[in-house]
Amino acid sequence: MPEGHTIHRLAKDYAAAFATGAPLRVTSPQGKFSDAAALLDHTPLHTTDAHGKHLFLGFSNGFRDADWIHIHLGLFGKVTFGPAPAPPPTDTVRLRLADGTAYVDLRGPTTCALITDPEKQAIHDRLGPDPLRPDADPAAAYRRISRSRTTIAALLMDQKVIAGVGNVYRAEVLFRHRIDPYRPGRDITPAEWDALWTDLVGLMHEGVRHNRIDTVRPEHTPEAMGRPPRVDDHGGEVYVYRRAHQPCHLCGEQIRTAGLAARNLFWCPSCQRRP
DNA sequence: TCCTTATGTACAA
DNA sequence: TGTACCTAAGGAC
Repeated sequence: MPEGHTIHRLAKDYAAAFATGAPLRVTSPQGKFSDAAALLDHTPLHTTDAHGKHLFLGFSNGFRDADWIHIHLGLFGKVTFGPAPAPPPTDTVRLRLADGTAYVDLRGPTTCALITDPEKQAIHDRLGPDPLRPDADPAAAYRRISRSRTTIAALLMDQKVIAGVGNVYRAEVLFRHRIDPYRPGRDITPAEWDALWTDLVGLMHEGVRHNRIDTVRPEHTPEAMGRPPRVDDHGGEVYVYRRAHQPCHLCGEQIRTAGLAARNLFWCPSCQRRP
């Protein structure tokens, strides 16, 4: 379930799980991270950080060069938390952190690597502003968007432009603002971008809080509209994501889907028209 | 048991 | 644009 809200939630949860500062057992039962795990074994987790879909676990070993575990979940990565004692790990656990009270397992990440502070900085430098970071500058994203002939749907998924938005937030935020996903970035007005950004900040903070993506406004919930309750496949309540060929909740038109940059795009052709 | 799919990205051509 | 990579769940048989 990895969009930016998941990663920021994990940063908080990793920190909370190991807040005592006790030395951790760091292991890689699957084997691909064994050498780095051995270097960090018996050191405490010092801090955590998140930027877009990138997670950083900081270890207090200042005398060594490599201080951060850089994690990217990709499409399949998952993290599970549990109380001590940790059960025997399955052979897909890339990274296990454990102390006397808790354990955390990481499976299937695209990236799990030991990196230095300058290497971490280089990752921040190539990412766009993250709606979940207080230092984010939405104007930097708009400078790229307003100069681009690329569709707004593709730009929202480009982590160099804006960090943390994935396929669900992209589809949903464009629906909420009635923006045709195929509009070129340069046709997005400053007012539209301001509204999109502000909405993403709110939606994604809610996502961190509830650990799922909900985008349906209170006045459009099934209860408010006098319809039977529904559950969307991915756990949250949404307007268009993965609702291809079903009726739009607002106008009844069939939700459409199409491939765009190797991902599935979803939108309502009636609610989201070009101006 | 096999096949498809998934909230992602990097790299080759 | 296509392909490779990593895992697990759900549905078709």
